[in-house]
Amino acid sequence: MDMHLSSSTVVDRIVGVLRMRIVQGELAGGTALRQAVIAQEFQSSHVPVREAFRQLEAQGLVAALPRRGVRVTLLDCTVVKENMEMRAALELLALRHSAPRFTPAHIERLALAHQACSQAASLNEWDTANNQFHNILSSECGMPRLLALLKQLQLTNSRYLFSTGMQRGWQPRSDHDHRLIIDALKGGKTERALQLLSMHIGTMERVGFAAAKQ
Amino acid sequence: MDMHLSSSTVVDRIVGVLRMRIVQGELAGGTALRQAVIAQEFQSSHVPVREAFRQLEAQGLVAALPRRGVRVTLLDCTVVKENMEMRAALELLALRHSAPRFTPAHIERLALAHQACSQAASLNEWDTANNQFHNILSSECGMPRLLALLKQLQLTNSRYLFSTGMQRGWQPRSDHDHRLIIDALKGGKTERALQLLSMHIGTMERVGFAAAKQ
DNA sequence: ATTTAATAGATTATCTACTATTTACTGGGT
DNA sequence: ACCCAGTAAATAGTAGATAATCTATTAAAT
Repeated sequence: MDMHLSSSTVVDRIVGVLRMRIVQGELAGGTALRQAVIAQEFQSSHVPVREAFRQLEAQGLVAALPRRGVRVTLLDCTVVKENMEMRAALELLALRHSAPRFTPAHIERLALAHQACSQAASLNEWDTANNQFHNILSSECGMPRLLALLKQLQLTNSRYLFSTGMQRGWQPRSDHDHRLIIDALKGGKTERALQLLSMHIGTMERVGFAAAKQ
Repeated sequence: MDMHLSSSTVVDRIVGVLRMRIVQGELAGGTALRQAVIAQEFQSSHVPVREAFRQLEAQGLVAALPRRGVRVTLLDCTVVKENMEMRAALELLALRHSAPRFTPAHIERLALAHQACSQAASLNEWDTANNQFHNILSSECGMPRLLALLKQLQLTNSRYLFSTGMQRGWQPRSDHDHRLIIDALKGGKTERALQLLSMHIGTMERVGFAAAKQ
């Protein structure tokens, strides 16, 4: 993910590491995060740790109770469903703005991401490629706050994938939806692409509906 | 040794006060917030101030540059437009879930909020009543993250209203859209209400398109 | 005179160490 | 079993110090 280890501030480093652990399931939902422990691990004082907690809280990855510390948020299926619906609504908005600005280069990049999805050998690889695909769809919307928000929603989605995918083994699959979306965009059929994207995200929602408690 | 009736932690108090000042335009866009100054004002150390900054940053009210402190975000018209579009997309989602659960009591509350809008004697009053109207529309969606997000978007919207409304004096107006939405919901015409709400938010967007610099 | 370099001041980001308050835990006593 | 105190642990916050870095100004060099 974040290869360059030079996060300028200690807070950023702590946020990055904790976020990764939560998203990849290393820190399960409900786990309490003790500021003293984290501070010791990062050889820091409690001040940057507390700031990192605030940031993670804003991203929905931890919840803070006053005087009782923070714990990793629980991912029940209502949270996941809510997340998916918000994502669908906002990705559609982003694509509506992006699509008119797409060039053949964008279509090419989408095809590459789709290919990377198909060839992914692990859940981790697939998740990265899938996120890349969706990021390209939104890339030209020119709405920075929206993009930041989508990234957050994507995190929770990845977290869900890892939590269920790990439990029940992961088998590679080719995303037919992606192909259809690419074709619609290539043909300039924006409305069709929007419709397909909406259905696509709805499908992802239904995929692991039984599981999801953690 | 300090009495804190409203909020249990110092951070909450600082966040609340600064947020109010930013939203109501007392702190204009671009203003630098110095942690030492704020700390002195609240008779606190710099630690809670820094945490408050992080929280305000997550709400989009301030932007932090590493080693250069935080300043109040600028509200140019692209930001406002982006905010409105996100709000429209998400309020529609919320209403779609809420509408089937509405009871006559909800309709009644909507009518009251609408009335409060019409009778508002100041921009502040109108803003409160208008937010109330929109909050009721979303109230029964059962999606807590979405509600939290809408509250944030509403803040930026209020901020815009105050910044333009103050400049060019404010005249009371009755929101015909509100009436139409209430009627559609009363008649069980959810799709019509959704359509009206979408247009309504789009209209608010167009209202103060010329202004918006700050 | 204009650009560059050095410098001084301000501000952030952080640490260390200490205090107070609250929550959680534990061991009786009835 | 249940309630209650006493204790331990964790959070929330204070105070003051330090290193790094940004800003602005001043000095030097072309």
